[in-house]
Amino acid sequence: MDETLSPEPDSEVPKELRPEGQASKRRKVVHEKTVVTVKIGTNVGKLKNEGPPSDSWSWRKYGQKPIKGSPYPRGYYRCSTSKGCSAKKQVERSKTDASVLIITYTCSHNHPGPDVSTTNLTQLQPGTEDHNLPALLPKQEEQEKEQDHEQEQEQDHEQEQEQEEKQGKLEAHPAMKSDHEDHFHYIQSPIRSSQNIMIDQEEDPFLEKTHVSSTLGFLLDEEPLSYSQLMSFSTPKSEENDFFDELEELPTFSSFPSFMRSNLSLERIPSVPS
DNA sequence: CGCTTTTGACCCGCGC
DNA sequence: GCGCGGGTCAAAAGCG
Repeated sequence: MDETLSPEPDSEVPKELRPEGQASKRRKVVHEKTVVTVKIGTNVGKLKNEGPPSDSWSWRKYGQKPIKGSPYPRGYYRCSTSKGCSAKKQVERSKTDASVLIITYTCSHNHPGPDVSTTNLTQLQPGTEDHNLPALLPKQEEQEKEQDHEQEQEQDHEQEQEQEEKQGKLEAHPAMKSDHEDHFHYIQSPIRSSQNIMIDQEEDPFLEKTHVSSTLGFLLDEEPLSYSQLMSFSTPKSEENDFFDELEELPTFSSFPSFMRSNLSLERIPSVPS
């Protein structure tokens, strides 16, 4: 990061010189958060512990921490495409489903994307919901593959399957499994529609789970709700391009053009602190 | 050689 | 007031 563009006074200030601590600000000022849940093939998980779902941006990992209640660590990434970019993202696996990747985006990119455009994506209306990639194409092949992976994973993470049934008909558990996994307030969309993608909502006092239905709505190509205001940054182009970068490793996927991967992009649901 | 990743330590907010 | 958990920094190592 660079203080030149980023209003982060504490960026490179030694801790000793940060009496207030950077955390205080960052914790308080919760920028817009976009939580994305990605359903991935378990193979990926096997190949790479939790492969950083790289989009078109360059992300630099700056930390990793084990999360309580989750067997998987959470990775902290920062946008390295531009030094002044304060965009960050956290990548973690769902404790209940190793094949589900939970990506939390914090802050938006304050610079144009790398390329992305090379394919389509350009039809996105700038200024509106550039975050929402209507890239919903019936990629049955991938579904099949993923499902296939799921099969494998179930054998590896069998115990989690108890609630994995939601895969087929899922439904948001009102109180989840209780216990201690309260960390994950996200809701899983009851449909797998085009892709095995699940949209999650950050815990929001106003957005009840019922909201999910709407989520599903734009998942199906409907107009987003009203997040535009939330994302005042309105990045120039779609950010999610190839979450499944890792999938490239798969022989089958490797043959897919880049835009194919973009189709796997997910919806991002920014949620702002009230 | 430069950039990214890894890993431990530090700091802060929150709950008890 | 203390402890826990989460988030970030920074130094070192690894890789292209």
